[in-house]
Amino acid sequence: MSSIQRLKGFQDVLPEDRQYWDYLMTKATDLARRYGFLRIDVPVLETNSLFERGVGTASDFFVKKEMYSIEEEDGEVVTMRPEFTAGLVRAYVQNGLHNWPQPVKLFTFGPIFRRERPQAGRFRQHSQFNCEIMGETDPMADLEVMLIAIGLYREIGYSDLTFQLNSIGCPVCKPGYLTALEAFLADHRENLSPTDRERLQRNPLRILDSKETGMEELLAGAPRTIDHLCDDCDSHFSELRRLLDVLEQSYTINHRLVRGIDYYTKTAFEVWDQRIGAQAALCGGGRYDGLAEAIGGPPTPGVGFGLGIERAVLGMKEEGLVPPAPPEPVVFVTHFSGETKVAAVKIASDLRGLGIGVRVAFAREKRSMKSQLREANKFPTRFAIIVGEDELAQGQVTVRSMAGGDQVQVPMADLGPWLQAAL
RNA sequence: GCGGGUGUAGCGUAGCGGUUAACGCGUCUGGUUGUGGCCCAGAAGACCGUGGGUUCGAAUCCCACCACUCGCCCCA
Repeated sequence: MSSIQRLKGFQDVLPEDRQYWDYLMTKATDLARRYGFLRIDVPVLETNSLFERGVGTASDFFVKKEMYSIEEEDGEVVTMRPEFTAGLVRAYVQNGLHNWPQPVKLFTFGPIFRRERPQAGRFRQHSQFNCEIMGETDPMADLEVMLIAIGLYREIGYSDLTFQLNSIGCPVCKPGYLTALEAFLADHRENLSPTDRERLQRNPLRILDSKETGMEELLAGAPRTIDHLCDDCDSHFSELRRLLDVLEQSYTINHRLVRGIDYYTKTAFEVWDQRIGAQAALCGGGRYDGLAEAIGGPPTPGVGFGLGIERAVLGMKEEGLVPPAPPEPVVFVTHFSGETKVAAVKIASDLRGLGIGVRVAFAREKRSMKSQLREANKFPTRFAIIVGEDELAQGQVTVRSMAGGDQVQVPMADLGPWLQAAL
């Protein structure tokens, strides 16, 4: 057990699992394009201040403990992106996308990195599908990103998800809400667990999603964000709900769904699948009208979501959903080494040139036909091409049907067309 | 950082104090001369997570550590 091991919280995606990934990414790309989103890619590594400033001083927890950072020789600290949104907003500002026709709708895929303790559905490197709409305050934008998130799961065939929705206000109304919440919690201080008392100091909003026993009942009487919204946030939220209703998209108003950082505003939403364990959120999103400014850009509204690929795959497996298998070669070329091996290589190459997938038996020395056909049988082979000395002498090959075992002789020159007709 | 569970061949498991650690799947070879699947025969593959201890004897009991895993914390 001394061989080099994979890092904790990191994963190898083996071919079998990769099929799920490819399927999800194909579906997601297709769906996003149907809404007019454009693909963008941003670097994995960014200057640390992008995330420091984006995350805000209130939650320096991430910066200190959960980001992978390196100090360069010149003293600059660079960080493996722990999320997508900050980088996308940075790219929007830096490349002048605010001069494009607004809003700008972007999507991307890729890995993000967080040094967390791994558990079911949570890894230190995980991959996301992100969609963002920048430069638009209309609730229609909120609606569109939600529809993509929900639509993806629906088109893949998920049956048992819940769509959680809330509005957490903005810098105008959030302070008033926080005051009310803190007053309420102060009244119930004696009923709070030590963990929750700590939260009360650090980040009172987070008590709302506390898992401590008894909090369910206590929080039922807590003030709700949606009862403290300013006029702007309130009308935004009601219009969003009206649009969802018109589309008959069901949702659960979750008063305990929050975002811990200041630049998040108004809409917050998540898609849950209870069956994958404690990390039930398959997808989280919302509005971040304060982010562009926080990273030093012009004030720009934005809304979007991040959708975890690993969790989506876990969920697919729970649902019993199987991705379509990728195409595999159905032609297998066998030979008897020597000149026949050379001919086999040429034949395989010619067939591939015609767009036909082909495997050739690899053999340093002469290999028995039995072992070559056994190998062919391990794959979804439909035709085995036997290139032997006898055949070669007559300028033809034997084509064996793996289904029935019947064989025919085909002139080498006709093999391509013959197979194209047969496949 | 804090708890629970688990560590035996590539994978899934059995063995739970006594001799060369077993089974299934998988892998490889063979069952005459150039022919797969089924079947049959055989082979390779495990320092039984690591280190200590108890014992005449330990994969089996005890301790520690490590790894994996689930959960808490946190969750951009």
